Amino acid sequence: MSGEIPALLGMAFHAVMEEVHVRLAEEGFDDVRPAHGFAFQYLSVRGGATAVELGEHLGVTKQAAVQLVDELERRGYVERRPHPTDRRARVVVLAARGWACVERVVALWAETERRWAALVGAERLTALRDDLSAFVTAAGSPPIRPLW
Amino acid sequence: MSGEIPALLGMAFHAVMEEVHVRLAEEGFDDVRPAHGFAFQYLSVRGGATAVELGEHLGVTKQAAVQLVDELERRGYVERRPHPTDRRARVVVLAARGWACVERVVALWAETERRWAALVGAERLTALRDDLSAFVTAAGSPPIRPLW
DNA sequence: AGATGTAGTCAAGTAGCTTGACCAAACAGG
DNA sequence: CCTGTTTGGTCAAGCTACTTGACTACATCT
Repeated sequence: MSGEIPALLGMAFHAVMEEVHVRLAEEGFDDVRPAHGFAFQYLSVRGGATAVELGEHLGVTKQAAVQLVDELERRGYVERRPHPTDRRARVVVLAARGWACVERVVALWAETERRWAALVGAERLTALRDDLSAFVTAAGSPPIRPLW
Repeated sequence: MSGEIPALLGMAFHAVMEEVHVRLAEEGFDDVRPAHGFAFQYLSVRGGATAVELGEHLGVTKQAAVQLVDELERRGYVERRPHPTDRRARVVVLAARGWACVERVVALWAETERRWAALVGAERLTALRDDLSAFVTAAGSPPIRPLW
């Protein structure tokens, strides 16, 4: 049957994210939504960002970004620090709880990959990763938004 | 790097859906949202459904489902017919415009697969499809929700 | 026939965004 | 320098796609 791969991609992706969501909730991270994860990932690789930068990355307005940061700060996932050179701006960085959450997601993803390797073999899984990389690269990887 | 496959799945899926969305809009289907596509797929394989059934399948309340059907009916994607045996119920079926949209999505997905086959080869693509199927089956394919 | 369940409706509330107006700090050019 | 423009963040109001809750009419079970 031709044309079913996109559907399978969606279902596989959804299955991973659903499981991660459930497992995180069991471990106490019961208040994280998809958009939060995408923000965490951005903050973890950049080390910090202003609300405006975060909004651009997430593809939402700065007002929405600020609101998201407010919520994450209230829940202890991020902290706001004064910007070193710009007195208007504040830098958002991951707090301990935010880092802990990121680490759990990384571990759960790795666990999923191990299960998948057991199902289809390490070589097939490597091929799958390479192929997906090729597709994403070919697509130009515009606004990535994994949108878990 | 271990654990990156889930991210690649998300990015690849997002890339397909983004392109389909843009192409559909160019072809006049500029008023379809992700949830609509999922409803179309359900209606096309079942041949019809009540608003309540549709809501259960989409994972939303019946009120939300009715609202969605109202909108799709107004835009000519679906029709409501009296239920043959239950005078309370009405059956929602795809209208011509709905079928046309479904056909375009199927064609665009097939086109994407051909492009991917050109990138990595037909055998690799077949392997990828089989492997994704295995993952989805292993996950138990709970509420599928491709959620484009 | 009566009790219970179900399809759909009506009404009100909510979450997560949006647009628009604004202020204060930053910055670029004469 | 000052002066005009850009930019980070805030305040306020509105919108959309949902939600919960109460209700009606028909269906179904006993």
